Amino acid sequence: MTPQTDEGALVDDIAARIRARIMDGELPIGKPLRQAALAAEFGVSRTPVREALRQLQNGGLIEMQPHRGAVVRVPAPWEVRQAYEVRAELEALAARRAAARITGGQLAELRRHNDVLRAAAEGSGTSGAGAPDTTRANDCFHTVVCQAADNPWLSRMIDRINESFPRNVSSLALAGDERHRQLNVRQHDAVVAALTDRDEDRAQETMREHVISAGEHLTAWYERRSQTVFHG
Amino acid sequence: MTPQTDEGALVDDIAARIRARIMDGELPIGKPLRQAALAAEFGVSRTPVREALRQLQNGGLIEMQPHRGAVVRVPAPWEVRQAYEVRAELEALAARRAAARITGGQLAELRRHNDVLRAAAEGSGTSGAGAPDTTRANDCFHTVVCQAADNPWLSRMIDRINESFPRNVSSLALAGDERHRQLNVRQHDAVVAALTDRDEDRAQETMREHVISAGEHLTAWYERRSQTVFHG
DNA sequence: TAGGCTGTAAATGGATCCAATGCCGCTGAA
DNA sequence: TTCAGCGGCATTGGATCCATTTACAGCCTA
Repeated sequence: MTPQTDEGALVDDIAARIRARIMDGELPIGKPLRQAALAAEFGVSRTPVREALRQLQNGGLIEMQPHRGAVVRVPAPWEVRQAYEVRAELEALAARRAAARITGGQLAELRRHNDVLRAAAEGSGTSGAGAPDTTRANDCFHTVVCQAADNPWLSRMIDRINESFPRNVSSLALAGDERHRQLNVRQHDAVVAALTDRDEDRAQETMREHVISAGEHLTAWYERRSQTVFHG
Repeated sequence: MTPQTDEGALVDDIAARIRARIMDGELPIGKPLRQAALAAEFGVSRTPVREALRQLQNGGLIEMQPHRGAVVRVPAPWEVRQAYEVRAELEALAARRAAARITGGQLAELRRHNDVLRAAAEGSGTSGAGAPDTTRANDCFHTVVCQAADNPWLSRMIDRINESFPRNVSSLALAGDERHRQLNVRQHDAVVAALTDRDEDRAQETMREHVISAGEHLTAWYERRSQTVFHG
């Protein structure tokens, strides 16, 4: 049906689409996922849907209980903290490696992405919905650092962590907190400065602090709100 | 059929069994995996086998090409280095956390495991096959450190890396090199000493060096030998 | 009226069936 | 003799089918 560029992997496509639904918040955390419904929605049979769900389970994004179906996983607050501690270490490593490898073009890219965030942080306090391009700019910032680190395994591990938590939740946590958005931007600035100076230690340390700080913020948010959780 | 302790997850069981086959080297890297053969071997239909294979693919242990089957993945040498750089960072973090949390019992356990390795390193130069209990002791050593770190996410990430490379290969790389086995033991000693002193920085650093060193060794081995690769 | 029981409906998990794709060997012609 | 074309075979991927299990609603009884 879909043109299917070249991939013979229909199941991966399905998995990606379901993941996107969850990431966007279209499927809120805690919501049960019906195989039949998803199959109908995507115009395929239940078989590939099942395999896709199992992939997502493996990635930790959903939970499957035998004969009881799959639900979008609700991470416990302490899990968020733990995961972010790991992520901090990995991103810090990425920043360290990037310090020695990053190109001028990539540095410019980082500044551009951070400028988007800066504008959003200072400008509109509450820009309606979770500000999709803000989220995007944030993602891009970290992605560029990972690319500059030039270690696919590292990137992959970081991706795995990110894919384990619905993105919209992270955005929501930031959406209401102008203070923290500005802190974010300043921390990004510090990272960029360290990278510009090719200072490996500082790059590593600033990035670690940044991610830890984001993790604490997100954890606190989780502890407060159980909103965006499906109640049915 | 199988007693199936409590898990309603037959597919996970299948995946674990296939993974074990690969880890033990019973299925050498590069070998094609036939769904029908595996299904017959385990006495189930192809459906759960397929899902299990996809899980393994997701974990990076095997490669699947559309309509062309699955093969046990042959990691490129540089991949090993990259992965071990990540693993080093994570295990180092685990050691740092462990330094502040490890119990006396766990320290004793570490010494016990390392004593097994010490005996193997000094005693029989080439103890026939890959010395399964040596491998086991090594695994246990790192597992205990992870447990002491008390961060399930961290443990999980480290496991994921380990599960991406057939274990027997790592053992084989060590089997022939008495020099390196002794180095291993000394490095473990250093880690234990740092943990005993509750010295976070030293624990982190010694562990990082240890894993990096193991990674370099394994990478070099990979570059030399393409043995244990399936030729068919 | 509350609580427990049962029967029915729905959803999952595994097995089987069918179509699609790739591989390999055979045949025939240059 | 060699290479292109062709057809059968093996294998995978997706759809469908059936058994098993769980959830829920209604009913009966204390």
